[in-house]
Order: sequence, then C-alpha cells, then structure tokens
Amino acid sequence: MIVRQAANVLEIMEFFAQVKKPATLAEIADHFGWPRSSTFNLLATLSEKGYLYEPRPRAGFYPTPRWLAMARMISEVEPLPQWTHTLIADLSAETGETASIVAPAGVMAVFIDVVESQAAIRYFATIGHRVPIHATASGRALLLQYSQEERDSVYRKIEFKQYGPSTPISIEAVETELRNSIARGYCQSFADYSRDLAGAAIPLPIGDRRLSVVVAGPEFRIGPKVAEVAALIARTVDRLRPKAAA
Amino acid sequence: MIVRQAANVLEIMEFFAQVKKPATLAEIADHFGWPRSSTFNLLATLSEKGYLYEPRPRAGFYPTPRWLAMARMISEVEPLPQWTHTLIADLSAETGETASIVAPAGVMAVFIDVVESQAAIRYFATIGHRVPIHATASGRALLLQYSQEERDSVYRKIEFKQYGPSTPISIEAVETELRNSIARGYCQSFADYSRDLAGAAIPLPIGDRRLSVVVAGPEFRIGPKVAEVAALIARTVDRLRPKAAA
DNA sequence: CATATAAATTCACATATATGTACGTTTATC
DNA sequence: GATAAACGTACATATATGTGAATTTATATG
Repeated sequence: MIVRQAANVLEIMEFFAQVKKPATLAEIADHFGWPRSSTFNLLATLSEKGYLYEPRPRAGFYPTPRWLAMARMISEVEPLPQWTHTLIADLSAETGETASIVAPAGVMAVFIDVVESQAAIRYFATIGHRVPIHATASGRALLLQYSQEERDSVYRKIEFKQYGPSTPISIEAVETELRNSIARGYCQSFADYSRDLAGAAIPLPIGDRRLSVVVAGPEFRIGPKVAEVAALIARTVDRLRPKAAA
Repeated sequence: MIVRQAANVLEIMEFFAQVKKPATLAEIADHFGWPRSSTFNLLATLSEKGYLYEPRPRAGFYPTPRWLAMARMISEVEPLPQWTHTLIADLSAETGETASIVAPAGVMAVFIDVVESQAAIRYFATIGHRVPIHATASGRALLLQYSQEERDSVYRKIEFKQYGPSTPISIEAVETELRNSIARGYCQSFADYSRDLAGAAIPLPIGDRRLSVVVAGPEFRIGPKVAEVAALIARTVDRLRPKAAA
C-alpha cells in the first residue's frame, strides 16, 4: 500500500526542485490536480513544521533551507568516498554515456550517484532511480556479492516479469546469467529491463558496503563495445581506488 | 488540520538526521510508537519513491542521497548571499550568543540561517524554527518592513496569546512597540514569547526580500547589554554588506 | 470607489486509509 | 540442530482524514 500523503510531500518537494521558484497554493493545487482545500492542509502542515515559508508577501511558498540542513546531516554519515564520484565522472567523460554508482534496496537497485551523458539521446537516470536487481547489469553486479542464501532470499520476493525479450524470467535464468557474468568478467544487459537500453557493470565493494558501477546508454551505441566499456570500467576503478583499503 | 502522514515523513527524516545510522522497521516503529503495519507502509512508500534504501543486508533503511540532491536544487535558487552567514557567525563569536537570519511565514517568523552560541546555557534554535512574528524581536524587525495595510492583514490572523508577562496582546500594543523600536533604533524582546529569553534584532532587507538579523540568549546575559548588542549588529551589517547593492 | 473575479479558509460528511490481527520468514538461543 | 523470539508482510474493517461546497478575504477592473 502506498501512503498517499507521504508521496505527496515528496512530489511537492520535487516540484519545487524543478520550477525553482516560489509557488502559490493555487498553482500547486492546479499543477497536481489536487483540491485546494487538501493542498491547503498539506502546505499548512509543511509550514508548521518549518519546511516551507513565504519569501515575500503574496508570492507563494518556498522550501526553507531546513531541507538542506537535514539532508546534509543525513549525508555526512558514511558518504561515498570522493573517488567514486571521480570514477563515474571519468567514465562518463570517456564513454560519452551515463555512469552511476548503485546500491541494493530489497529486490531493487538504487542509483546513489549519477553523472549523466551529454549526448542528445542518452540514458536519463537520476539519484534515487530504481531498477529491478535481477534484470539489470548494475543489479546483477550487486547480486554477485551476495551469498547463495542471501540471493535465494531475494529471489523469493521477486515477481518475475517479462520486461523485454531478454529479461530473465526464472531463478535459474538469473543464476545462469550470473555464472556467465563471472566467466565474462563483467555484467551486461541488453534491454533486459528498459527498452533500447544496454549497460555494462562490475561489483564495487567498499568496506562492508555492496555497491556497483554501471555505464549505460542506447543499445546501438553501447552494444558493439560492451567489452571495451567493461574493461575501461575495470581499469578506471584500478586507477582510482586507494590501494590501502580493500 | 495537520496531515499526519505528511508530518510523519518529516519526522522520519529528522530521526535519521539525529541518529545518523540505518534503522530497521521495528526500531522506527518502536521509536515513534507506530504500529508496524503502518510503519511498513510508510517505509515502503519512501523506498518506492527512491528516498530510502538498504545500505547493507538486514541492517535496515537509510535515506538515499536523493534528499541531498533535491535539497541542493531547491537551495541553489536565490541562496542567501555569503556575507549574511559571515554576519551571524561574527555576531555569535563576538557576543557568545546565538545569531540568526529570519524570514516571514504568515503570522510566524522562520529561522533560515542560524549560528549557535557555544555557551552551556544558550538559546537553542535550528534552521526552520518558528516563532510568532509579533511577539519576538526578530519578527517585529520583519513587521517594520511591511506597509500599514500589510501589517493589518497579518494582525487579523494573529491569535493574541499571553506567552509571557510582557507579550503584546493587542494590535495597539504591537504597533506601540513598533513605534518604540523605530525611536530606539532596534527591536528588542524580553521573554515576550520564550521564558527567560531576550534578544535584539534589526531589519535586513536584501533585494526585495524582507529579512532580519537577531542575536538572542538568556535574559540575564543579554538583558544588561541589549543596546550594545544592537549597536554591534548594526555596525557588523554596515561592515559586511556590499556597498553596491541596496 | 463599487463591483466582479479570484484566492484562501473553514467545516461537516462520505470515503479512502491506518491499523489490529494473523501468518510466514528470518535470526537468536540453547 | 531444534525451538523460540523477533521481524517483516498481507488483508479486512472501523475510523481518522481528505474533500466539495460554502464563506471569507484579497485583488483586478470599469
């Protein structure tokens, strides 16, 4: 079950992150198609808790810097080491595609850092973006770091769907693909989940955290050179990862 | 009316900002006294939207960097000029008290930047903290920047309460205090709202934004030297504010 | 300045939603 | 390795909550 008003809070914030200017009650209500009275209650709640204010009279609401203060406190705990951002920045620059750091979230994989391609046709992903862990290169690079039991426990919760022609639709199919990935030295995906999208990924354990790096883009650009891209990822990790730490 | 689940989202985030480590469903449910089933729905919603993930298996949930990404996008719009932070940092250092930048939010005033005193006994305020606009030094420094009509419109919405012995409990009382503030050259408050708390504030218009600076602390420390403190605020603003801009 | 139009609030009620209860799964204990 | 305790998940139901309509307040227009 989805908690509607919880989702609405996030949508309002995303709205402000997008329009980047104050908005009145009416504007927000119209934008989402919400009743004004409901919008009023939501805005009042956010204001009362100190997350919204009125920068200038009658010009509407805008989030207070409290969001930033809170997000900073949250993120200063085990932040990703600096070199991982350099890693995906370099990868994106060299390949011209979108590169990301990915972490597990149950049966899904979450993008926790992203550097987007500059190409007109590109993989559009943002921090927080989620994809099925079993049907993506990045996800499988995470699964490779699990024990057999942990994987089994994840499998039990997966709803196998045929997202595309090559989606693995059984536990055995996923396990086979994992074995192939080990043999091959990297994980790959050709439209297993998203149409026309291909990617190469490798595991990226940091401390006791299980992460992965992925480079992804349109099938026609990435397809012919997955192996190259995968090798580049491996080399770049080798170059940037501090030698001392595991 | 307060939208409970909207408030709960904020409380969860504040919880993480405080404990700074992953928490399991059970821990969160117990902490807030929420039923597990409800907590489950909330966490599922936040996860589904990409705001929560599971850093390591079975070690619970933690917010994704998406919060930070969003907060950054929101805050890069008309951020406070750098010098205002220097301003309150200097004021706090020189006075040993808490200094803040404050903005209006209806009948309330919101703290949008804070540098806290280091003293053991101090005014504890955080970004997002809200106080009544008419019953605080910082709030009245905002009201001074309003036209008479704008003030009247605010007055109509105020519920006058006797927060402390000196709280102004009528429109006339507030207007009188404003006139006194103009004559005096700064706004002050002696436990008008919070017990034992005194403060000095002056208006701080920036562009078309109506802000104020306030220095506040325990009555026994601030009380004897409000005038000094107010003068210091004025001098420091003069020193730091760029001459070009109004 | 009066009137019209739009926006913000309030409130009572029907309905969408939070939760008690029960079940399956995982982890801890002996 | 067996048993117990804790944890996570699903669902039906009573109730807390969102909302449509009415009221008040603010802004635009003739």
